[in-house]
Amino acid sequence: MGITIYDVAAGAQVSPATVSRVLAGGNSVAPETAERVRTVIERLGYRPDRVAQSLRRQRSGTIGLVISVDAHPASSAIIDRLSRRLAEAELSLFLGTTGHEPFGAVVDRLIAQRVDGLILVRGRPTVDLPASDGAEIPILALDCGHGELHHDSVRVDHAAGIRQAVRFLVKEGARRLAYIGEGTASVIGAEQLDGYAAATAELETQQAALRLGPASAHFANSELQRLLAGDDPPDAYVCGSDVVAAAINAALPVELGEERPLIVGYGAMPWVSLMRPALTTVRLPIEELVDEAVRVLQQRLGGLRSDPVDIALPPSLILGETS
Amino acid sequence: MGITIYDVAAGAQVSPATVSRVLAGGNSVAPETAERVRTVIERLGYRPDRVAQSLRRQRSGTIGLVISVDAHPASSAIIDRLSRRLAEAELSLFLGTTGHEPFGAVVDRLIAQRVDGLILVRGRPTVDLPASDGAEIPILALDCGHGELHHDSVRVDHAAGIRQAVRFLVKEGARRLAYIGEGTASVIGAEQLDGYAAATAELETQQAALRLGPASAHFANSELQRLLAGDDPPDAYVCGSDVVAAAINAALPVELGEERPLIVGYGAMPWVSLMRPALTTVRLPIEELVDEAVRVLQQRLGGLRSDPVDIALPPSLILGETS
DNA sequence: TTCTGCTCCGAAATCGATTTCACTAGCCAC
DNA sequence: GTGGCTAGTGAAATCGATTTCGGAGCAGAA
Repeated sequence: MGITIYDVAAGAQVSPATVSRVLAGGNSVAPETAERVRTVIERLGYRPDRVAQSLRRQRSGTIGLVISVDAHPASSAIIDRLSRRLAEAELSLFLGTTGHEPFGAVVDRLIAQRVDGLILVRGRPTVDLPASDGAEIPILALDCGHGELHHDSVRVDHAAGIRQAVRFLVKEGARRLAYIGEGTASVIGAEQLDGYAAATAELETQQAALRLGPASAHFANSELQRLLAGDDPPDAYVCGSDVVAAAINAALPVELGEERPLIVGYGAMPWVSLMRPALTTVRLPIEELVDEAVRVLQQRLGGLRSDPVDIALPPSLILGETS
Repeated sequence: MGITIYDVAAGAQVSPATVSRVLAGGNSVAPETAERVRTVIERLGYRPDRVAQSLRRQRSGTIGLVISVDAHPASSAIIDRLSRRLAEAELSLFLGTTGHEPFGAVVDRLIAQRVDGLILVRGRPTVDLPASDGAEIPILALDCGHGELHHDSVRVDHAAGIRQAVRFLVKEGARRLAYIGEGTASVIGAEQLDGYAAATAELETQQAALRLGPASAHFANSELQRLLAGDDPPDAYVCGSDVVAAAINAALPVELGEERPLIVGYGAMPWVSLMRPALTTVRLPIEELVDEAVRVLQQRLGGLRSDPVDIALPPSLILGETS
């Protein structure tokens, strides 16, 4: 069935120890012996058992990712990029989705799997990240907001993202801003809200409306209707997500022309370019985010001991055709 | 650092064997001994090492998924659902993304990780699924098309999906159909094309145009321009993806009214409901697909030996507001 | 010649669990 | 009293690799 290192050893007339040394990289093994061993490995199609390896050296070459699809607007992009980057670093990815299990249980499961490191993405401020508990493995909080004192943290500066959106709108002539986002119910929403407050204060812009609720088309539509029914409707919408922005975009009549309020979305989802009129939105640096996370994690795996880092990457504004 | 079964054994004044028996489920252990052991386990916070367990029993409780984000239009939904379902079955998910590595290499990596089973999603017909090679673990092809003779196969009946789209359009009065899809370059595209050919033949509908290319907005737009420039433009568009449908939807002027061609997309991506005018599209039964896959795989893990199954699930039409 | 130092390699311990085998009591039946 | 059975437990082998320790062989120096 399975070909073990003993089979190879027998085939090459050497001891398993020698085979292991060849595998490790011809450290101190006679060139011709090494060659003979390699031939046998090739012939038998031997592949070392990762499980046995993991047990012996106390590393599994495995990273755990705890995320759920709605924990982050770009969760899919995160998983994809991370999986690639880890593969390049010879690491495998264990995926733990927080569906029916509580966050802590998933983390425990992955730790029991002996992952070498953990990357956590939490969407709600209510879920607590483990306080580096139990196993002494590096834990990295990915876009979980600032104030992550216990762990390394790599995140997007969502406050800056919303600030850019507001500055853009004001520069375009907007005077009465409406904000529709998630608010403090989500980690990202809370930061966005901070950014919104800061930007409007800085620019002395009128906050015409602040509507906090789920990032759904339904919520966006109902709030929009109420705002339009008011006697001084906003001339620009700052949205906490592209879904909200797209919903508003679709609900507003196209024919308004110059009268049409400005809209800025958030997230730069792949499909926003398909909307008409095209949306202006804020692009999250997901690739950089993940790359940076992997870089930090690898440093930790390499044994670096230092205070937790906190890296915040700035998003950038993507202009739609409206500008 | 880590607490082992020996620590528990010492704490409870028993042998590791007894602790193991308690863990396995009080098989033949005196109730009071079991209770003592459980107390110690609780007190020390002992969690059995999955790596050591995997080595000893020859199962890891782990399933490998090989997929890349563009291998399937609903890859994100697949990963999410699968992760949940596996967690419910006490299985962990190893994710192998086919980015810079060839498909076979990823499969090998996962097999070396000693996964108990593999689920493969391939997007291109050119990548070959392994012929049950090497390790004797169950392999399941997920939406990899029919004709998967070596492995269990659970898939969506994409031919039926396109057939429904065509029937709908013809029923709505369409006479000159255009098809814009991926063609045989992708597994799904090939089946869709079959379905299109079958449906148009059955309904004796005129195939006004057949444009095969990437599922991108760019390709959709350029083909649309050419079709519109022709002297007898189509009155309905059958699209192989929602992206193509949305691009066409956005590019066609809204004001056409009754003259506006009908459009049907494919995939029912979450964002299609945000398009205006709303898109009619074909919904893929991703949840059922994954659930069925997990069911089949669990049967195999349970030791069921029988010929490979081939399960095809029908998609369903989602009407937009145009109908 | 003997000693030192090197290179190459094998024996055996080890990682942390599971599981077989054997052993001790205790009990019942003959 | 002896044999057989069961229940409860521990010693030790095992899974498949890695790694330490030490031995053999050989070259060069004293």
